[in-house]
Amino acid sequence: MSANKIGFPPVNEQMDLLRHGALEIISEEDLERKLTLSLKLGKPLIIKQGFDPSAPDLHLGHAVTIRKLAQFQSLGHRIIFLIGDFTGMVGDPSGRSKTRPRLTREEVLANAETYKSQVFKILNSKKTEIRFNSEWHASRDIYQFLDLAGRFTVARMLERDDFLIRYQKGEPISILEFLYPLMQAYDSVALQADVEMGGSDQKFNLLLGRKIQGEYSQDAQVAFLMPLLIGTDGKEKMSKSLNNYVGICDFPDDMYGKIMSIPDRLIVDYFTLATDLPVDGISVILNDIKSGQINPMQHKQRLAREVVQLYHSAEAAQSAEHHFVTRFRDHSVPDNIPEITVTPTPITGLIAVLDLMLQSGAVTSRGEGRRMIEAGAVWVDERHISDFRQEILLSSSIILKVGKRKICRIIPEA
RNA sequence: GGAGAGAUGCCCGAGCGGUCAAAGGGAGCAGACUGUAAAUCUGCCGGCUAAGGCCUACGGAGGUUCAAACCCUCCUCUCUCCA
Repeated sequence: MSANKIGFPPVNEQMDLLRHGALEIISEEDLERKLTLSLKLGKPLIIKQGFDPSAPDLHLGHAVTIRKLAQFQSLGHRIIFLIGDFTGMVGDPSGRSKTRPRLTREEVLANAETYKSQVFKILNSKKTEIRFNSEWHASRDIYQFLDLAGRFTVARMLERDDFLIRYQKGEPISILEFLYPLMQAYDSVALQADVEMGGSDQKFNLLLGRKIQGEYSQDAQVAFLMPLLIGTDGKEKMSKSLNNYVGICDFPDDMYGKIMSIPDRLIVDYFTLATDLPVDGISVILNDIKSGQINPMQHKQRLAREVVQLYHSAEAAQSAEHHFVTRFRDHSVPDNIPEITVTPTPITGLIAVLDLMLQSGAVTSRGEGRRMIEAGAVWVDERHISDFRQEILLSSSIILKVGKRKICRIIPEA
């Protein structure tokens, strides 16, 4: 351990920790140099990552970079969590979707609060600075900005893969979208960032930050790229819109179940990017899976426990596992299912199955309910329902099961 | 500014006056099989209805027609080429 006043660990120790799970560090030499200098001066590095203000629903994919930020933080460096509120207030037209709604100042601030409540599950709230990029962009002279824009060419912008692909496909790209990377790059100038953290899809933007810092005579930041976490579908990167995500605020049971549904080949990636398991622990798992000695399910269960524990608690992880096993392996009814109160027809005490399903929220329309019954997916108290016109006597509480996932207890209202 | 092409369901994409709730694929949901997953097979995949049927939908607004996703007019948006 070094004896400097802030107590940074030695550079090689820091590097070893930071390298774990990283996809690319541009460049390692720069990072090492910066760490060495920081150690010498006892001055923490400034680590920045930008976030879109409109989607404050964080998932394990976001957590990959945020967890890396947390490592930097644990090493004593300064974390700046930058909210791109300026972007949000302008209205980003990215992608083929309609122009995103502009956010008002109030919405941005409300979203920021939501961010905080989530991100501080990972980062230390006392040591994290939250900044907004409107702080400098809103007041910035347009001439300065045009000057910046003038230093870049369209061809350089088209180096970026997704732009090029969209361009070649004949899809629209707005001028604004060309300007965003420049604004993001300027954020690094304004913050004098030493390191910018991002997913691999951010490579272009982070590299642009290096360039622009150079234009402003600053020491160029290190572009720290983490791999993109593949979603539970095993195909696309984890994202909310593809609904293949595990939210860091998901309930323990959901979190556990979602992780169990990932394809086996992602187990090691998830251990590496989403848990605190050290490198040697991970290589053991890798060997187990390769040799086929151990059912991958067991490692996946451990993975699911680790993740749940990270965002909830060890107890929650245990109970989530218990519920999962009862429900999916033993095909029986777990003990923590939701209870829903339903009112049957007064005198007869009967209720149509379809109404039951609709009122319990198991389906969103009677048509859907009918299809479920026709598909053979509905049980009431272990009794298979085959006729969608069937009525159920609701005198005491019953168990309604629609598919594997939707199980609830129906309580008759007196 | 000029010339052309296009906008279809969650996405891609066929349809080009009635047989269209709209082919096909993907995604999704359910069933079988499993380890929970993957792979595979099967079914479903706008709403209401017991059923016949009704309603809502093919960028927007009008129009022609017994009848329009399909024809006409205007508008909005996108792409390509020329300047």
